[in-house]
Amino acid sequence: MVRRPPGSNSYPLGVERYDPQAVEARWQKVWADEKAFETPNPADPATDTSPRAYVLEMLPYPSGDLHMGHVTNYTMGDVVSHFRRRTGHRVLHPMGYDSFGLPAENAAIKTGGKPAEVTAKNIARIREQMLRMGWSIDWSRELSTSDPAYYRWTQWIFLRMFERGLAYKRGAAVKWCPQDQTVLANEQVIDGHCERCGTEVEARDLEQWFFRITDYADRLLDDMEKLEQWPERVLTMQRNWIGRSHGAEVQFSVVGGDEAIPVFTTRPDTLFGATFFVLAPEHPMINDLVRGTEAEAAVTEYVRRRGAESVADRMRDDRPKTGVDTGRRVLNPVTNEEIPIWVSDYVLVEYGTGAIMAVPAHDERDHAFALAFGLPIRQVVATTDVEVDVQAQAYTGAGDDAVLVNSGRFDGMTVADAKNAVPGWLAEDGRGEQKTAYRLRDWLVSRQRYWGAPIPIIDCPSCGLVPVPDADLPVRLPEIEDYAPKGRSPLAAAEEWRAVPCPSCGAAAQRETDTMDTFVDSSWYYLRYVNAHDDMEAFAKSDVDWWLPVGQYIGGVEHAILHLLYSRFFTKVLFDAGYLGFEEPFANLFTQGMIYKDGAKMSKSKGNVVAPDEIVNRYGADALRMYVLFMGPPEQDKEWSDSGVLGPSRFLDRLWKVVDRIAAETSGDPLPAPPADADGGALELLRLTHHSIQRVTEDIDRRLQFNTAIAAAMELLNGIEKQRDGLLGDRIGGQALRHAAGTLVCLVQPFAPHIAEELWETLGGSRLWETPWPIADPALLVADTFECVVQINGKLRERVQLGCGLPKDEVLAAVKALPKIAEQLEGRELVKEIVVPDKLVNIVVK
RNA sequence: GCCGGGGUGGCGGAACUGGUAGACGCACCGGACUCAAAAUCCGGCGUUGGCAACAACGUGCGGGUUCGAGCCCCGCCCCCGGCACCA
Repeated sequence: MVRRPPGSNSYPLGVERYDPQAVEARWQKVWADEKAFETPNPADPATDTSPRAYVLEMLPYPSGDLHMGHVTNYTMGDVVSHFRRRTGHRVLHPMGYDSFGLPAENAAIKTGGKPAEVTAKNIARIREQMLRMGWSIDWSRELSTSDPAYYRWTQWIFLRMFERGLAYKRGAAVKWCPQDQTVLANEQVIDGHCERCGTEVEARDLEQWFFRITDYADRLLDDMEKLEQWPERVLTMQRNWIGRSHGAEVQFSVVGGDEAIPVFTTRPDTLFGATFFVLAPEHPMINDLVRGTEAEAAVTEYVRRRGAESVADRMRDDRPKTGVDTGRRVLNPVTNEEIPIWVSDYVLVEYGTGAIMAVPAHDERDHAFALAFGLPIRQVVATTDVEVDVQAQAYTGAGDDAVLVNSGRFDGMTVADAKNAVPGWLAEDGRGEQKTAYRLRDWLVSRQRYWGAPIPIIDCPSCGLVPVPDADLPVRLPEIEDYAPKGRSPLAAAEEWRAVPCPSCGAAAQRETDTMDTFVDSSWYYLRYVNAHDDMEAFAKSDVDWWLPVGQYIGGVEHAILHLLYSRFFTKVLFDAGYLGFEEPFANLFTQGMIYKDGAKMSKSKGNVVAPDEIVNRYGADALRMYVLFMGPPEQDKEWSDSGVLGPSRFLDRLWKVVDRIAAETSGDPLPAPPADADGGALELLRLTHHSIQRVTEDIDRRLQFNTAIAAAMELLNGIEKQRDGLLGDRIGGQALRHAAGTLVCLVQPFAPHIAEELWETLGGSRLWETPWPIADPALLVADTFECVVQINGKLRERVQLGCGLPKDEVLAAVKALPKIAEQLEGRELVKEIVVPDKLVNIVVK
């Protein structure tokens, strides 16, 4: 025991004060010395059927400062880990660092150091803070993504993507952040601004590397069925992001030319109402269409002006419609009318085919455009009863059961039927076909920055893009002088490193100088933990198939469409290539809410950051762990309260005192069997104890409701304190107290493992972290009496203790005999009597 | 606009399957201990009326279903998040 001489009057003689710092340091050392939470892989995964639990939290970016979000995230995972361990599972609970990325590089540029050194220092600091929290992590599997032993395998996976045609390089209009001096993935642009630094992004035409995630769009959507338990909001976000729409591609032939321009539409049923045609300003055919025509100058000028606009400006939602007529025409393939081709920026080049058929009567945007430029509007869908007055140029959406008009052979058909019938008819002679479009774009993975995994490709003048042979991996980051971004990768300056012979023909060639997006690194780290130090392969199939999919994944909702979508994609690719036996990485996902202070996200610039270290210094890690979970439902955003942490802190103090006293005043096992012949207060305490087991177990295991689990533990402590004086001195009472105290320490252990371990020892036990989780005795969960609620006309009028299992008529008789109830029933007509067994009685009277 | 989540005391929240609304904690008020303060312990704490027993009201608003609704249904309001000139 860690003991301090008694001194405070709150601790009577013989009881030592709870000193969290000493207790926590002691047990952290024990756990480290005993490697208490290291879990080797099974010796023979093929035959090992033991229960297992892979509990994983999203790995941190090692900024050097642990923040409250980390504390919440990793404490939740730790509670689950402890619980699974003590309910007989082999638990994998690793930790690592997402250590590539801009902050370390920017810090290095600012201070003149090296990114690797900055990163190493930050990792050391954050690890130290993590150790102080007492999380039960298997540190033997620690990894960092910027370690060559790790990124070697990131590069290896890149090459597998390349082999399968899933990694490719092409020129494209991409999003460029002028502040960070690098391109960004679509997922990293929020409302036209860089997700990292908030700078407005620009459009640029550049040769970049992409992952063909669009090939997996359907599986990423359809396999959501295979996920066990994911938050609805995350699934919704992924669905929105992928944005699948079913429709048709229809060919419109250019009048006076040979070519046809395809459009994508989700409303092929309205094809007869297409009265004009619009191209996006970036559409590749524009130049050819207007060359040498009267409209050429005006169209070129319009295209030029749109191109000069910022991404954010183009995304403003209150923009008036602008556009210009090309003077050229296309043929509406069903009406054979010639309709004008316009150019307008309300058509986006990156969605569908970059061209649309405009149906102003039934599309709001086309309608606004038609009004702005005086284009004809033709109604082709009748609303249910009132015909739209076309002369008034109204716009109408129409439900699936509305009926087609002005549509030749389709007149009278419902919208729902026509959506299939029209493309089917067009397909007969090649004018169109059913088609699905997606909002999702391919993932742009190359970055023009230093601190990332080099793309393992060599550009050979004669062979083209040649993969670095697996045996030559890793392609290590070269040492360079200047990390500052200049619009091209800093690696381009490392000329010696860059110059290599082509692996294929031996001619002089150049390395690719871009590095990979850090989201590539974190898309597969959950696999690497399984064989963290294997230098022969990225991971062993037999081992990952044994441990994965991850049983419980926990992290912030901000990764819903970045990391969580990318990881699903990686897993599917590796499955297809035969490296994995599962298609989804995370069976169960839990997204925790954010912690706010004074109504705002904690941030250095707002000065409202509460540092975990300060709270640990003052109240101890156990109190902080309990408080972040006790604050509210885990998935909800929460408001930090400085005084709130006092609740759990006082709880631990009282727990310490009461267990210390009970240990001194009674004797026996740390967790003796409940005395069989208990009655009165002892029985009441035993029942409370077993109800508490039931509640805490359910709350951790089934509901992940840590706040109510902690409340249940607090209620048990209140119950013990209430009964303590009355039960002392009595043999059965003493045993009941010991049983209750031992159980409480057991139940508190996942939340406050240090104090629990210390108190368990006080009670005469050892190694609580390996002690089986207590099981509620069903006999102690049922009572022999209950408090019967008596309602008259649904209003609560009286309560009375009655025996459990009493037949209905006896319950009614007993209730009616109550003076207050008898008085209320006096002279009133009985309408109905409801008896809910062992719960309540409701008497309806007139 | 479409999709998802939410609205309960002074505050964070509980009520899991339609059955005692406000568990647990914070803050606050009163008392004990102390020369005093802090800490600790005991008690109180939805609103209104009442000395009290008790009564009425009360889960964003308006309706409905039910013996009974915070929970289910219909119609709204507000807040948070995602998507959005996506054809």
